[in-house]
Amino acid sequence: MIVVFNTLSRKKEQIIPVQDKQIKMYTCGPTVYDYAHIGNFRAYVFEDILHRFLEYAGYHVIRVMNITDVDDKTIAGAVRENLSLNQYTQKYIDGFFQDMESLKLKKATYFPRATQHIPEMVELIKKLLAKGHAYEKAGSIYFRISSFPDYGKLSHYNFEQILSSQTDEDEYEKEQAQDFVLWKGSKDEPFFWETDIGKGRPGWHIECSAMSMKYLGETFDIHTGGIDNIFPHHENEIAQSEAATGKKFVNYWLHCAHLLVNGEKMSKSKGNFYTLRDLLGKGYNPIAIRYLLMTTHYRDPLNFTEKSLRQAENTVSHLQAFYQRVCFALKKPGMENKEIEIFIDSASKGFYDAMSDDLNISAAMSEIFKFISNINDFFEKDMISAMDAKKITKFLKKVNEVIEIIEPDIEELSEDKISLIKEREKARKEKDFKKADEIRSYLSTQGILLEDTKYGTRWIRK
RNA sequence: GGCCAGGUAGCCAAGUGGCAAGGCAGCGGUCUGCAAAAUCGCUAUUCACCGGUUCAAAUCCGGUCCUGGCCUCCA
Repeated sequence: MIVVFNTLSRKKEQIIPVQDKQIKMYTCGPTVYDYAHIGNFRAYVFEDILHRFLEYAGYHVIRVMNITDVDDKTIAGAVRENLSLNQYTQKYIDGFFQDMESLKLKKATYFPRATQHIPEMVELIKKLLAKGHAYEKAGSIYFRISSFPDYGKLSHYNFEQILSSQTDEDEYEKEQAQDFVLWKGSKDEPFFWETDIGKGRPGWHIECSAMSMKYLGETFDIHTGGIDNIFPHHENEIAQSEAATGKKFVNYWLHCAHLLVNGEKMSKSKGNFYTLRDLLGKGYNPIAIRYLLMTTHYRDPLNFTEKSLRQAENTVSHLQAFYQRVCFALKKPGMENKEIEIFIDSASKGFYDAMSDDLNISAAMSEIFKFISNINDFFEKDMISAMDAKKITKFLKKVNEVIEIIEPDIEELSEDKISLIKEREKARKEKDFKKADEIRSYLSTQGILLEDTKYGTRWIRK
């Protein structure tokens, strides 16, 4: 049983999919006017862990991540650089996919782009117009929130509160200041579409309703995003979608908390604004960034500092070193050790149980670290045989399908390096430590770290 | 002003009525030719603060302080 915190009810709820063993999930993706920053990636890493854990738990996940390639900022960027909208956004779309690879973010099943789904949005808007949930004013089309009594159910703002809220927008043409735009009419804007509902471009919210329902159906399981999306974006998605279909739009809404940098909101003016590229440029390990972003529970604020990133780098390299140590034992003859299986079962259960409880990753990781500590004890006594090592690597690879912290493919050493290691062992026996140290430091420059144990020398890749 | 989170060791971070997980860093021991790695031990009598309930509170209740977010650009 997997339980998640649903923003709609503000309670933890058991996930029961619309269709047995299949989860349909929508995540708000990037607006491609610039490279994504680590705050954005906190959300994407959270969604990645959710996606991967659902698969680990045996669900078939169908996931959509949209790409917003038309909005005020992308338009402004394209105009500034005198490019077409597609030319301008392509650079950032490519950048986003590169960044996803750096952080080992699993690909969604679909990455629909707003500009390629204008007809679907137009259809949805027509439906809303026909049902009286939308109206046209001066070429633009607005959603009439007074026609949707559930408005506010996700953000838990009450209707009066929303209606009385101040807005400094110059939106006098709307019936009510809080109505939001579905379609922005265009007179002399650089980018527009000619459609049945007029010349213009879509409002921000409509793409997510149109694209999610196209790929996932009118009612689907999970919708995720950052908490700042709760209002107005997700609230508006619910209004548009449920007003159009008369059906419940999404069963589980999951939102992750913000990332702070040195205790403050990240902003360009404060100079604490990091893109993933900035951090990689400083030489940080992308896997450590992934680890740091995922190890604070997704509903708690995460305070990002370079100090904690360096700590994460150490943790990640210890994990990798452990994995390599196990791999090194894959060729070691010896008896099977029954206790190993008990440790695996216990860690496996502990990991699953923790993750099932609203993705409690810290508790889940602590199971893994305790497991490692137990196994290291056996290494100390030289009691890990090939059969044991095989089981351990199998378990670690399975868990790694969720956490993606370990690099599972270890390259074999070349023949000449293996003979160098043998040569060094011989030198050590002959007390020729000068030669032994030379070989060790040479191999170190080749990225090979030697560990002399009382049972012989083993190597790991740095 | 309304709504929502958070405050646990030097740092990061679980735990939400029954002896305070785990990681990083540090110190001491073992191992080692020296290292590295590993390992053992130590590092929070106390969970922002003040009251209350209870046999028992980090956890529940009331209040206070601090930090952050949302309230129509936002992950």
